[in-house]
Amino acid sequence: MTFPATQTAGSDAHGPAETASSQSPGDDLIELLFFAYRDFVGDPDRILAQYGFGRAHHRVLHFVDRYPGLTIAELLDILRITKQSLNRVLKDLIEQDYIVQKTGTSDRRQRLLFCTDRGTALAGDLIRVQTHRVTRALAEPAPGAGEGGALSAQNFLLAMIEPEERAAVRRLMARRARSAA
Amino acid sequence: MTFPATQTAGSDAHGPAETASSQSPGDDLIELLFFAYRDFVGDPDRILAQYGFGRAHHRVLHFVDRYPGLTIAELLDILRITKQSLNRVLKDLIEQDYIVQKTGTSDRRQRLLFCTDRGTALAGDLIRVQTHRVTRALAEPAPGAGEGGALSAQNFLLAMIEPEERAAVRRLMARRARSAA
DNA sequence: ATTTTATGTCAGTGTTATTGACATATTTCA
DNA sequence: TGAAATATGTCAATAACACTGACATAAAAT
Repeated sequence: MTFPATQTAGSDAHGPAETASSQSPGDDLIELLFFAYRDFVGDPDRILAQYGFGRAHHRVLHFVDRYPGLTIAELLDILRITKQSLNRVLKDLIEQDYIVQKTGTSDRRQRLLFCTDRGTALAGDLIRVQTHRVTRALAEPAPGAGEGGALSAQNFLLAMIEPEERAAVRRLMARRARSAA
Repeated sequence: MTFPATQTAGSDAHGPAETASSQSPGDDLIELLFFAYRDFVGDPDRILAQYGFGRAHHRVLHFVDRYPGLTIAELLDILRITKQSLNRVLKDLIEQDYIVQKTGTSDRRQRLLFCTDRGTALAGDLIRVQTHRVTRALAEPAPGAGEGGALSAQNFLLAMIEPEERAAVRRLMARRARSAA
């Protein structure tokens, strides 16, 4: 301990306050999530840069590709951004023929979003590099964990999501399961 | 699972495949990682907003808190941002007395970074809400996975990191293990 | 003594996000 | 039918966070 022993002395009033924050089993996972996400978005970033797109474009393209017929409102709820932020990137993608809008049939106020062939191709390129990383991660020998690595990682990540939101996420992802059938 | 099990193990390059991207077992994890990270950063964001800080400030504060004596160069390598980007947020944190710089003893060119009590307290508040979410996630009943959930999630996330980078990440995190002893 | 390293700083720019206000078309409801 | 709610589009202004390239200083290494 070559460091000045700075007492926590924060708003918490628990006993043995340690130096650099309090130790908890989840602390390592927090950092790993940072590192994992950092590299996870790095792969597609390199591809997107060649098209003059950014992460925002990627997110829109990804969800429209995987959930064809998504409405603007649904997309806003997924991405948790404002209409204006979405509109900017969506306009780019539409103008450059990666996504098309179609007026809803039952509700003609809605704009249903679909990928063009061009859009599907780019989305495919992007998901490929990410799938590659995830697949590799799942295939890694987990020293200590048995074979349920994939499932427990999936469960872990799902459990990371706001409990009130999980049903919505499950519902969304169930749409794919149905449309793939 | 209702997904077509296209076990794409390895770096195979299939044809551009189906309409809405190609189905792969990792695809769900990709989306879950997006949702998980979205909510994961949402917690601290709310606290930071009260201080007029953003995510960039959080990242700096977090790593300085957990690895006291970090140099600028080390921090730049961790965060993968430019000197200028770091300097802006670091200046804020120093001016407002959350972080202090000390000239290195062995190498007086270096500026070793430390949290003040104020900084440690805020870092503690921030890590608390994230630890809470992670701890809760680890405690969730994993339907299908046994007890090795925590370990396999940790392994999964570590495996998500660039292989060439993993040693550096492990080395970094080992610093904590040592200083906590 | 020269070079390299660690850091700081300037000027300019770009992406992604925000808020608030307002407009239009369509659906729903009283 | 008329009023209200909904889905979307758009304007203007702003902020957070990142980038590049250039240049400066101090200290260490050769």
